[in-house]
Amino acid sequence: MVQRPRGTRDFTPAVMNRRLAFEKLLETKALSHGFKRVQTPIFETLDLFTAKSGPGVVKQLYAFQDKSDRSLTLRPELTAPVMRMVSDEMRSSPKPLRLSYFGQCFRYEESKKGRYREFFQYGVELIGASGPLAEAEVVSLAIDMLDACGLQDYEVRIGHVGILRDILTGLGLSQDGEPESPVASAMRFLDKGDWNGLSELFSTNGIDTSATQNLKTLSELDGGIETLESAREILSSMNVALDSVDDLSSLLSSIESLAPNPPSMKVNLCVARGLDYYTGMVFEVNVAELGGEGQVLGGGSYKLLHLFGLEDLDPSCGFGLGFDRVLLALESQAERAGRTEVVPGETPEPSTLMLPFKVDASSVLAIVKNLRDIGHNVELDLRGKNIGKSLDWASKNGFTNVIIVGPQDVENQQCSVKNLISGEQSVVALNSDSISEIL
RNA sequence: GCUGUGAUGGUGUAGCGGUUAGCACGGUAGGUUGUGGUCCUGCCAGCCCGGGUUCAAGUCCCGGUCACGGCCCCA
Repeated sequence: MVQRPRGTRDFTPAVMNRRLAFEKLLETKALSHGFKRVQTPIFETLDLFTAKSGPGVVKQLYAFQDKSDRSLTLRPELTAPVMRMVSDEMRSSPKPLRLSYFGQCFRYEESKKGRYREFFQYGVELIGASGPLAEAEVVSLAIDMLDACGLQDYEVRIGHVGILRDILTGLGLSQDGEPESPVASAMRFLDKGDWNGLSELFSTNGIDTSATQNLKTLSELDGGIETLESAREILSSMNVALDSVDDLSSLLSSIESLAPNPPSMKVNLCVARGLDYYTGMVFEVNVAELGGEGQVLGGGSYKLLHLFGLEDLDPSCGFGLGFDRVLLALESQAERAGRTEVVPGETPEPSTLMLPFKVDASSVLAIVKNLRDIGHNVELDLRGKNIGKSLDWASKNGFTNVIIVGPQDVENQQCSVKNLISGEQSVVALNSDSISEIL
């Protein structure tokens, strides 16, 4: 037997129905915030990702040589391709740009629930504008999307890697080093809350480990806008500029108006995210019930355009939403609540079965076409069974209505339209307009 | 990268060294030549793959594959 490659999935019609409803919902929200859909290739040149994320990423790439010996790879994420597209195609488009995207990405890593080798990401990028207001537009869209699909109990955490870098370089840590700079290591320790690791790093770099105390206090500031006041004091004592704190404060109050009341939103300056190219605000969304793979969304402000020879005048801001993970969370929450509808709007539209019974199908084909043109979903019965079996089949396949056309009907130019949900049946004239009225 | 658990028709399962591998749902063909979401009958369809132990392996052992967990990681 031939089986699917590890970490991939098939989506049957029943599953796709839900996924399409979810995508449509996200698309609607993106458009409501002005983000226009784009699409980039499934594979790109290998350089695109090694330039952005360093050569170490290659081991997680589906990289290959094509028949002309080009180094290519399936895309592991979508931010870099979109930025490449902007530099290739939209250099002179008026800024700012609001772009959205959806598609599969590929990473070679251990597959488990919520982590697939082929996974789907929905994301947006706001390019060519920066500052608290631009960031608020992006973060509020993320919250808006999660609310719209009915996700509950999620936590938004907002941080700022710019501030973090200022602190760490202020202490004397270097931003250069292989394979990982001391600053990057420190940020990783902070993100994990690994204080021993941080102390060790400080001492090997000749920094007074007492500095960890301030950072620890900072990491414990985990709450609303009021935590920024306390942060100010600590940062002042460390001689770190406060401009970014003011920006964060402004960002939070804008979000307050644009997307009020997410289940939980916290500021924590130790949220670091893994990416080197983030320059300022970063944020992520977690759903606790997903366990280890609970991060469903992440993003922030970054600079990438310089990789493509464009000026990085302004940082861009965006996020990627883990399509599969949000769906898993929704499914788990729906099950817990005993709900059958997982994604709002996933219930299929009513559909109708045209059932010619002991008459030549050609006598109803024109009607089927007309009904479809009017906008009804109509399926022509192809099996020619007796009526009992056909109704049974129609019922199992989720049809709302069945149009029964038998020999007597053709003779009298009428037909029976039966509603399978109510069981009601009525006789109407055998033409598309009359039928359409009662479907 | 490390580690734990598991794998029987399409789905859910029984079988724990010797059975024609059982059951339910499902699919399909009928019972019914114009009315389903009751019922009855026939049929379809399975031991993940490769080695080994044994007179005999779905069952025990080793390896692989895949799935699900726990660490590591997660651009």
